[in-house]
Amino acid sequence: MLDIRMFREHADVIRADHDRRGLQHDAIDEVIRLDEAWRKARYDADQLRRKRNEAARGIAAAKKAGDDAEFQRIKSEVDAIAAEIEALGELSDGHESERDRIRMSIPNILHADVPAGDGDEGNTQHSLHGEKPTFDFDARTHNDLIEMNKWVDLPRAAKIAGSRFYFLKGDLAHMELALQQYAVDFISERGYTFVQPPVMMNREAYEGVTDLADFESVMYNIQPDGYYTIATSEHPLTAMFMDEVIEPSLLPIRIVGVSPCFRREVGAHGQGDKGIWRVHQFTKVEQIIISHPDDSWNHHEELLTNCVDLWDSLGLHYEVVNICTGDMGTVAAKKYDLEAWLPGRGEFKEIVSCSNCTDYQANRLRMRYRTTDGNAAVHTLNSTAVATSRALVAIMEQNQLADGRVRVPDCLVSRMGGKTHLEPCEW
RNA sequence: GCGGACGUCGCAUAGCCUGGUAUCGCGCCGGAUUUGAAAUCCGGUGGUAUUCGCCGCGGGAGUUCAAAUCUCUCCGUCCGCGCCA
Repeated sequence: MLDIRMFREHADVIRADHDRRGLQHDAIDEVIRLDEAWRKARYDADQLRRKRNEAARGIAAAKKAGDDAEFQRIKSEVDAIAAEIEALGELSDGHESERDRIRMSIPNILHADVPAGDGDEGNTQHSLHGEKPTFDFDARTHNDLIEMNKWVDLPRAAKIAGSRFYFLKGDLAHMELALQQYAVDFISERGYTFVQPPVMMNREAYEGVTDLADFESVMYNIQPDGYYTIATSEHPLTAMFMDEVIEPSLLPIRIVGVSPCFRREVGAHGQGDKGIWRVHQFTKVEQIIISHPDDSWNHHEELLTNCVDLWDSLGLHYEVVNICTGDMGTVAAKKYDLEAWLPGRGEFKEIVSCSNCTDYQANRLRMRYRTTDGNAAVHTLNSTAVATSRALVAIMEQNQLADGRVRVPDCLVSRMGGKTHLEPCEW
């Protein structure tokens, strides 16, 4: 959510941003109109409250003096004002809640470097890493590899849960665990505090970190308690500082978290989503930085550097892309994706997302830091380190051998009991 | 799940019984003093509006002319009991 002061003092900035995104200005105009109406109603109500308070000051004295006539006179005066205050209060509350409902749907202000474009085809390449693997046989897709090696059981998962769930088995399951530990250790060594978050959140906290539309299409709603399962540990790890004033000396707060992630994936059906590429549950190691506003763009590059170093160490071929205006979403001001080369499919596919959300989440969550001139919103940043299911897909496709086995990346061998190749399961 | 205690500004606390202007301390910021620092002294330190002000005591509702204070309810914390990976 944008700071209301942006609408009052720098509406031109929001309008220019809407122009870049190809959006109409109706919502901006409506927020400004409702804000002015709210301030007027609020001011009028304040004046009435003031009159009431001034009158009521005589009541205590009248009571103490036992002057009942004076008490009755003041009471009737105060009663008349109270009815007016009631009506104005409802009016201003209505304006305020409607203003903020619309304000929450207005996206963040994009960074100047974000390239223009309508959809993901407008994303631009930032850098290319690793070497493209070559094969003297036809490279298989991960779907083929998990089936022939019996590393993933989709039919039985569908039987007991539903489609897009999976059992992960044998050596592939071991490598999933090794990846989690490797990534957590890798990021921890750079001064990030390891945190394991709750995997369910309440509605209020969740509204602070995500696009409202996600409640319909992304998160599972757990009844009867009304919790939402997290789509990523970004959400609890960012919201954990909700309603707090953070001592500036604690900034930046660097966190590496790991958690299962749950996604409803409403409407996802394509051929490209087969296997374990797009699933309802996966594990992700995530980086979070709570930053002073002046430092957030440096920290955004820091998060990207961590990702690049981590994925380089896995020996994989991938590109970094700069996400364009049309592919950005509501919350981030700038976003890099890492896209891994999948030789079985012959294309780059998203494995990491690295975002600076500036003060957009912090405004909604009331996450502030103390300054000499009052409290100001912090900036929040997040980046995948490793989403293990997608990392497994990239490793399987890039490290596959002619017989269908898969070479374990060197950095994971010691965490796999010295095993250098993933062997098939018997069943 | 049962019983009890509790929730007050960044932290820590008083006020609650007996309704009537949010208390003291720490930390932090500014100023004085000082070569500098410590110590000491003065002022400021919730939100909003900046124009008198208005609102704020975990959230919501109620009683009342008036609620931090009384009542109900929800959330959370602590202690004891029970159950349990």
